[in-house]
Amino acid sequence: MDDTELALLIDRFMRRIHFGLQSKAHSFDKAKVGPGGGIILLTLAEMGRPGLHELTTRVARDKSQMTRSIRALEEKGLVERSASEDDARVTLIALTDAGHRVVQELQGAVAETIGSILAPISKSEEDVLKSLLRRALSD
Amino acid sequence: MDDTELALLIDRFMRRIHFGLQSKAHSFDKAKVGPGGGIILLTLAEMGRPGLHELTTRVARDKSQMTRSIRALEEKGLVERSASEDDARVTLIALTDAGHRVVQELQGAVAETIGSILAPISKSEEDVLKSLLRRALSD
DNA sequence: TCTATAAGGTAGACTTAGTCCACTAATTAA
DNA sequence: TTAATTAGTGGACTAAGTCTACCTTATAGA
Repeated sequence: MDDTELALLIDRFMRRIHFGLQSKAHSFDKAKVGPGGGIILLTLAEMGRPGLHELTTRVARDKSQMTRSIRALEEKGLVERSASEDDARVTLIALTDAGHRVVQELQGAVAETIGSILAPISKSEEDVLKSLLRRALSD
Repeated sequence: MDDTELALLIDRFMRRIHFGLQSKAHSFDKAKVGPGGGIILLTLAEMGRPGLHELTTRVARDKSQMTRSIRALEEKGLVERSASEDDARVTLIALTDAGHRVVQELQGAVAETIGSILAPISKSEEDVLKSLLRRALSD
């Protein structure tokens, strides 16, 4: 019955990542994409060239907010839009070369932060953690 | 290396909880405490009567923001402050009876939402997930 | 094939949450 | 008994999130 503990744990975990990254953001977030932009860039690196709607549901943000975030990233030259061949309504989003470089820096910083948070648990347990979350979130 | 996936999974998990709860918030969040207030109330239920600073670091929020959140909850009569005997600087925070009642409703709603998200994984796996997070966060 | 309806995307106005910094008061250490 | 910490408050500001309306393109039904 007390599943609330899990919600609180997840919240604390995420905030710890957030705080860890933020404290050293100046050293890696030179493009000043911030947490929101960072998640979008990392997700783009996973997805390739999704439509805006697809990306929006994946990162679970509001679509009008996603429009703004993408525009901001586009103005920084990290992301580019293109029209879909199949459906004239959809705009495809993809990382530019500069975007890929930023993603690499982000990945390094995130890995370092996560690594230090996960220090108390073993590598194999970390894999268990990931696979459980992956399965819970796959639909 | 690619620990970034874990960060993205955690983020998506949390947002899914958030969206799930929000879509039915009208039916249980009658006190209109919102997500931030809810986390504070649930954490208070776990901690008992912590000092404001202790609570702030537990939920990983900014202290000035916590001052505001607690004041809002106090105005709704869900939380009460008291001076510490040991240290005249600290304000102790505790749930009121009304606060406890709200917590019960929140717990029900959160458990329901988490339950549906975790449907793809078994109860024992859920326990594994919790214990891993608990260990990673204990310090 | 024309029309109603749905889906992708954009924009605006507004609320909430987070950040930064300065400040007071109480406490501990030198 | 100063000097340095620690708990908490307040203000100003920025970033995120929410809600609604709107435009365009697709699609399904009469």
